[in-house]
Amino acid sequence: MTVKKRSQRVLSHHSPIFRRLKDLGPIDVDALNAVASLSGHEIEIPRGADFVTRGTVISHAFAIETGWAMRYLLTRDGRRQITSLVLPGDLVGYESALVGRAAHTVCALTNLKAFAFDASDLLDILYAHPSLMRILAWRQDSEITAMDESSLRLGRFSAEQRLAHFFADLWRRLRRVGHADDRGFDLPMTQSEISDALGLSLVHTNRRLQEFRRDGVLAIDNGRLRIGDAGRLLELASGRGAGAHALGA
Amino acid sequence: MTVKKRSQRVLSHHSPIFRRLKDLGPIDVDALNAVASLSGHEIEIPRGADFVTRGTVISHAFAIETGWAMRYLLTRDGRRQITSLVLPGDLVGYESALVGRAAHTVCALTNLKAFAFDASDLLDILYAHPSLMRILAWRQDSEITAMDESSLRLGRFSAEQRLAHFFADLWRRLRRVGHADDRGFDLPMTQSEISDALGLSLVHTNRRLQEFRRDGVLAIDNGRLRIGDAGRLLELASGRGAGAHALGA
DNA sequence: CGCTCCTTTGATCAGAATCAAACAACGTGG
DNA sequence: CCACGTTGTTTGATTCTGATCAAAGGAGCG
Repeated sequence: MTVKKRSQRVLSHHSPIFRRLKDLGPIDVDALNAVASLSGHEIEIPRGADFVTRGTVISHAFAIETGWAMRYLLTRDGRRQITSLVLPGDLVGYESALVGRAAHTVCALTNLKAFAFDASDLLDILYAHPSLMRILAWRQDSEITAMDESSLRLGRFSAEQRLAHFFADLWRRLRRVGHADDRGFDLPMTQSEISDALGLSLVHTNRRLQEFRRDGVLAIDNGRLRIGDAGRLLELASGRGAGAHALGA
Repeated sequence: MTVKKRSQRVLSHHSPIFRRLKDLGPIDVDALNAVASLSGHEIEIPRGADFVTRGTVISHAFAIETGWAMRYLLTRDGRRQITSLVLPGDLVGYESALVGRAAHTVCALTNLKAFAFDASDLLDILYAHPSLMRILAWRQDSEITAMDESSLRLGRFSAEQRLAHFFADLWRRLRRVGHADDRGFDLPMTQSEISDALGLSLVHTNRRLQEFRRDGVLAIDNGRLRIGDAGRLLELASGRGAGAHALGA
């Protein structure tokens, strides 16, 4: 892995990780200070690098500061499924602190800046501050909830719906952290990557995207997604029902 | 919801939850005792009942003792995606202890016996015993890992592979807890439910299952899945690759 | 006996994959 | 500065997996 290590230091107070922590409700100051005192180093990870690999013993975890990454799996014949996007403020590889090795493979979608810190330090802090452990559990559960949604998308939505749902979801996520406005957001993904997130073929993805463009729903150009018709987009994306009657439905 | 409450008591030492806890590595006796002293009541939940509903405020969580359940979502037009199976030894609704409300909807696939306990008691215990919180986080991460696998299945596997992978995975899970042997296991799911777990239509699922039967791979009769050719099954199921080169693959 | 739930069958249709190739943008080294 | 390789997007033609529609058997049950 080609990473550039930089200054040894502590987590910046401006790191998106703090914004995220505060989003999750009140934390006691002690816990926050403990996180702030985590020592580690800023690293840069080049696009395309697998910086965490499933099954390997890794000694540190990463807090993503800028850039996007993806969790993914490969089929035996080399096709890919992107299972989750990792955005600024997300933690990667922390599970190594719990289990000793990485449970996922994560690859940089863009050049990344991340804060790398010792996984065992993290474990210590989590033990010392149950409220942080609780927040970790909370976030993991959010991830599970998000993956439920993603399963519905993969299992039951048409290509058009999958795309709409995917972009709508990203839009929401990015607005929450100030990386998107009403008109759109920067989307550093190729159509091939989008396909691999949605379980579609590249060609089909391309055609549906062109349709969106023609219909004025949205258009991607130059790494930026522009929302043309938010109403229509959300309409297409909202394939999910309320959730009542289950068996036999 | 039609549930039958029974004796108010503490968690049985024979509950699958303990077996599961011990699987996850050494726990200090204190923590184990704390879990054992959780007070609650045994309940019976009838097949088809949604016993946890997303978004609702619930005061208790459930440890499944016997029977199967499912986490699921519905599309707006009433189709269903089963996102995860809940087996004996699994915890359901614990997230309400972290966040205050249920994050998932869970429905009984069979009649269930479960131990219902106060979510806030659980939270207390988790705070008092960080090692338990760690185990919770560990299990959540396992769930995420399992869902990654499920995304690959939904996004990139053929119907035949999905079925094989699904059954192989279930077989493994059930053997680990002594609910399956070399020849097969009890499968309390209708073909409709299997379809909804795999993102397939009922008709198509039925046809692929018949093919499996004809080819002697496996056969389902009377709620029991019999493995005919384990080698072939695992071969079909093993669509996943090692996981190296990511971008552009 | 008549439901209801589940499985099976047949026929048709369509969404999306696949194959093949051109085109466009970009960075690099000669 | 341009030829060239690489990466990403677009187009066209064709095939096929799996969805949908419709309905008939089976099995269990009150």
